[in-house]
Amino acid sequence: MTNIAPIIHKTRTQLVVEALRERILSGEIKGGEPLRQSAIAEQLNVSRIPVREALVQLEAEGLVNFEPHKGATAIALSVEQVTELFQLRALIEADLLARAIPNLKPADFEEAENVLEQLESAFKQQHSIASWSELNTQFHNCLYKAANRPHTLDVVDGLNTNCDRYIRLQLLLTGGIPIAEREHRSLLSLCKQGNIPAATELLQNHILGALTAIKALVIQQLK
Amino acid sequence: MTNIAPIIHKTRTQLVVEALRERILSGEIKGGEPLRQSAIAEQLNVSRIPVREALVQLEAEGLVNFEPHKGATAIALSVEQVTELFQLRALIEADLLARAIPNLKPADFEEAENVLEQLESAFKQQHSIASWSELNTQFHNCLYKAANRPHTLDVVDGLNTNCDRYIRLQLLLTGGIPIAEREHRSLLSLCKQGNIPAATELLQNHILGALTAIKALVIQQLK
DNA sequence: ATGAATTAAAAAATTAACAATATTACGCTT
DNA sequence: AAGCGTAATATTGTTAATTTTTTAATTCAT
Repeated sequence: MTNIAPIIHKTRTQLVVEALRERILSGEIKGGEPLRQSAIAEQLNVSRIPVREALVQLEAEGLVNFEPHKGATAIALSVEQVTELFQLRALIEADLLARAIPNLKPADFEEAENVLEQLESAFKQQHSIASWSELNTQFHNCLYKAANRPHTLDVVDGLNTNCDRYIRLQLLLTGGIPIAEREHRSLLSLCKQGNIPAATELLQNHILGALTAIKALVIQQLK
Repeated sequence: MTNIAPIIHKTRTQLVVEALRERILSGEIKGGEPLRQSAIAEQLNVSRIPVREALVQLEAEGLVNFEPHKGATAIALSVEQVTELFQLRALIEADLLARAIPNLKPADFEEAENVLEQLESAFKQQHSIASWSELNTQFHNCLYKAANRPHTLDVVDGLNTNCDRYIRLQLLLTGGIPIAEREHRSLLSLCKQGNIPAATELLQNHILGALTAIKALVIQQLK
């Protein structure tokens, strides 16, 4: 079952979306920073229409604020807002996992292991944080997808892109990755055992633990 | 504190969004129906650019599917998908309500009562289903907002617009409104009592009961 | 006939020019 | 000098025309 990579013809809008999203998530564009349509259009060698469409799309993702006639700014998240996002993730993801566990098949475990190995090698090889982050959500989604809840998964993915800036920050500045990897392993083994209460509790601690680390980081930076 | 209505300068894009959203939610545009950019542009007397921007916005709302180079279609929801949406609502809204109840102030109860009265008169005066639906979410949000979870509330609102087509269907074709109103009254009084477990349980039954009614309706229509 | 290749038509994506709106800077009045 | 109004500028919103892509219809070979 070799997945042939489809020839993807990306539209300009999609290219702009990806470029801007990455810049916002990486911190290159800071919260509150205005996003001038013409400047972006010039930088990326496109006209302003695809830029505008990209901006409304990013607004929907919660990464950008787009006010009529005033223009777009990158969204700045307060500690309270980040807290809210993580707690909502904990609620929904625990529910997803509980629904998924009874349906998990050996193939799913294999896939999860596979992603975990990629994650570990990505870390060792000093890969970019961006790809670590992507693999991380891939691991989680791979467990959740057995829940057969496509829309819920979409919501979770949306929350994740919003959290991503802070997750990256934490991974970069603290020793977050080894902890996460240990927890991933335990989570996977609890899933294999079909131990729903233990698995969901670990997952919640996994998510809320990251939140605590991020909070500590932010408070420290403010000093 | 007379709220002066702000002079709103609606952009064409916003007008198109509202027009299309209403047509989809009312059922005038059916699921799966293609949305031709030029046709819409002509009908609404705008150029195609605002139409395109409206379509990407509606895609983000989950009302429209927008495939590159192929165009947009209204989203068709299966029974399974509607079930998922309602169950996710039940999960999140119960959490919101539980967090809100300890913070509810007399002013909130007053506002809620107010909305309830409007709801009842809207029903008696045979107002449009659209306005009933809007007041309905207003009532719920008025209880939830004390939870201080703006982003979560956004997610819930998003889920609600997706459910709206089916809620309207149910209200139109069954005697759903009196039941909903009775449940609203009980819910409000449980909130006043500060009885969190009873309130959240009632809320979940309120939401999942509507789901059951809708399912019955859909199955009946298929016969 | 069946199926691949080519062409014609339709629709979407993009651009560049134009109109409307908001922000800023400046001068005026008090 | 502070506050208000007006003009200049920058930025956004919109349109109409152009380019690109997809879909279908047609042709040609097997």
